Amino acid sequence: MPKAKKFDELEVLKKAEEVFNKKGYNGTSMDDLVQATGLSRSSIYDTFGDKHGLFLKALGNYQDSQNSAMEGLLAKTDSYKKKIRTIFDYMINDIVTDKSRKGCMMVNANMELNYVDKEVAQMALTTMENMEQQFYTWIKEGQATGEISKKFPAKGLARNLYNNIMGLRVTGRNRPDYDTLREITKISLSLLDQ
Amino acid sequence: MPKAKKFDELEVLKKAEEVFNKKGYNGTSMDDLVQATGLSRSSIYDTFGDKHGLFLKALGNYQDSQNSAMEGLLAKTDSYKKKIRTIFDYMINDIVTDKSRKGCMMVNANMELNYVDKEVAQMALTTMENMEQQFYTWIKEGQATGEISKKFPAKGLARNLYNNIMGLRVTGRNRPDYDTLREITKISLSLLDQ
DNA sequence: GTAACTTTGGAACGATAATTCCAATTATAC
DNA sequence: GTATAATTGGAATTATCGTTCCAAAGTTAC
Repeated sequence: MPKAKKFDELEVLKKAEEVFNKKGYNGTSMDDLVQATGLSRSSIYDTFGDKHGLFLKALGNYQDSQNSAMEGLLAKTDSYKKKIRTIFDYMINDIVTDKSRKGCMMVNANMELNYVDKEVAQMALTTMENMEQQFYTWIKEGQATGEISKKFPAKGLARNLYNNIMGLRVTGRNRPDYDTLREITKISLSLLDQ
Repeated sequence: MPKAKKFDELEVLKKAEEVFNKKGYNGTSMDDLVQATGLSRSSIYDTFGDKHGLFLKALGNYQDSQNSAMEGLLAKTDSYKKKIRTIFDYMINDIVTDKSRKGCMMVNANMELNYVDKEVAQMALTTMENMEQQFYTWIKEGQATGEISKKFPAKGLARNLYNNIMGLRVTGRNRPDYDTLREITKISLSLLDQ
């Protein structure tokens, strides 16, 4: 009877995520990954196939973690406006508590590899579309109930919000200052007010 | 009497810029640079020192080009609001006319190298501060003349605008669609309206 | 204690990397 | 035509790269 794998794959992915996020895909060597994960190269190749396979798995896992973390927070309120604000608060908090200010792996990977890696480009596009769709749903409902301003169409507002989040992910690496990011967000979210 | 260098350094930097921007710093080999620039590796090393020196020079030249291009357009109007809109229009146009959708070299370099390259991180920070300062100056003057809304402080609005531009540089790589980017921008700039 | 499997700690392999070196060619000034 | 310098087209050097291989060690089930 074959023995189960001993190491925690999710834990390995988290470690890989961290080093890929700091140094970039091309800037990270297999030696770096061996050191960061604590596995031997044979185990890495056996489990993930190759460097690129590990990278894509780590990136998918990163996005799943982000989504799960936000979903946990979102369950706490029915207000669409508050849900939107919760997402922005989560992003800001993620930025300022990130001591090594390595930023968002999806954004970083997308900027580094968008041109040369179709799979990464597709994941980034899908992530954007999913999040815009979520914002769209909330804004549409919020506009229907009167909670959110109807000054602009829901789709435009949704895309604008996502655009703002992408901005935070970039400017937050230059200057991960809580008050600054909060003010930027306050101004952006004022567009939802009646 | 020493002979002058024969090749056009600015032209070489432009070619280097393009390949670095598509493949990233670490994803670009010296062979790639030889092919892209048309120079031999001896000429590259003699002129730029090393790969990293060429990269920093290309990045600086890229930012100078962006600044020059915008300055040319800005001279055409005295209206602060129009100046701001001109910058956004320039960014959108830059994004949609970029056939290879390689994006902004400063953003790409910053996302790839911010953690490992202090010089790149510093250049990105300086670029952000300079542009925020420029927006701040215009917004402050515009608020004084009544052209721009005083609902939010000038500094906050300036940072919010820069944040939006960073967002465009990321989302514009996923989806370089003119109408979408214009709508996002229209909503963002509505914050300046009375 | 044994069988079966996972994992290790490298070494080996083939390739690519950045940088230096060098003889030859080309270009320019006089 | 000559002197001087720039540039070329690689080769050489040294190192690192991603991936495969392998004997040995460790772990688990029976």
